Amino acid sequence: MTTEAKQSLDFEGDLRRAGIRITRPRRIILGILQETGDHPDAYEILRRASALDASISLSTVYRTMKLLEEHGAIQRHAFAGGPSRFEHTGEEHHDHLIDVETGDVIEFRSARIEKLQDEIARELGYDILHHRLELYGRKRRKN
Amino acid sequence: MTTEAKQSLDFEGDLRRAGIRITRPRRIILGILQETGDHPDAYEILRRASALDASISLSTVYRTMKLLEEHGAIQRHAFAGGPSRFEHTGEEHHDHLIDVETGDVIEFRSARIEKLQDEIARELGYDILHHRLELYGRKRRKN
DNA sequence: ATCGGTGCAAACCTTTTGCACACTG
DNA sequence: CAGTGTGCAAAAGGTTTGCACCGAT
Repeated sequence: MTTEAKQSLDFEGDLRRAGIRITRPRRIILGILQETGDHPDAYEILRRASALDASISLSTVYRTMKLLEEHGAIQRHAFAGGPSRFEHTGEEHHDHLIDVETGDVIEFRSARIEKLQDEIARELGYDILHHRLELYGRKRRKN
Repeated sequence: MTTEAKQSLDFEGDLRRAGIRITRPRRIILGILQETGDHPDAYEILRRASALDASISLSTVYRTMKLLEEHGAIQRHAFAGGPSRFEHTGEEHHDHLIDVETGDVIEFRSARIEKLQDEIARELGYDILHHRLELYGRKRRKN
């Protein structure tokens, strides 16, 4: 635990330092990703961005997603079936539990699972670059 | 544990019992899935099926995949990026480690991870229907 | 003979790309 | 001002579907 709270809010500065131009669309899209607590897909991001600047296009959303992904500012998820959904990279790594009835996404983390994954990969002779753990479940009704 | 070894080889019978007609394309596709050890995508399945019956179409492959998936005979994987890849449901559940450099898929299983997943879901108030665990890694070079 | 299954082509959905213009640094 | 970024429209995957014919039961 004890991961010190990263002041991860300065993506703009990070990008600028990397030689990336901060344009109006990028600022808007980045702002949306940073503020939201959910996992919107490209169309949803476009919808929200359009409210702030009607001229933003879907291509720009996708291009910005790719850019931000490459710079580690966001992560791309491909939950079963649908389109990619994006999430801004926060302080701490987590995995997802998807409610198959509502589509809700619940975040959780387990240091023990992470550790087990590392052990397994090591036994197989690999170094893990990243992983994906998704639980698909249904809300338990108390009985 | 002690799941008794299912003689899971009689998918045809299972399907027939479920009122599904066993046609030539279905038998061929099912055969391919049962024999292969890898995780082919729809085009690859079509390619192999075509060798046995040149008239089989991609639509039939997809339709059969959906059918088999619904009957639990196969699983559909959506590894990062590419198209869906299919795998015939074998005796024992397993997860995947994807070699990011070669695309190779290595299967592994860990009862401890499965157990942890159940615990986590229970704590969150959910019952797990299924899950997806993929490790993306690079072969470790001895140094 | 019936009704489900198939091939074909067209449609769909998500994502990428070519091009000419616009804007950031 | 140079060169990157953008919008638009078209293209590129991957997957699904409407339709008329075909074949399993």
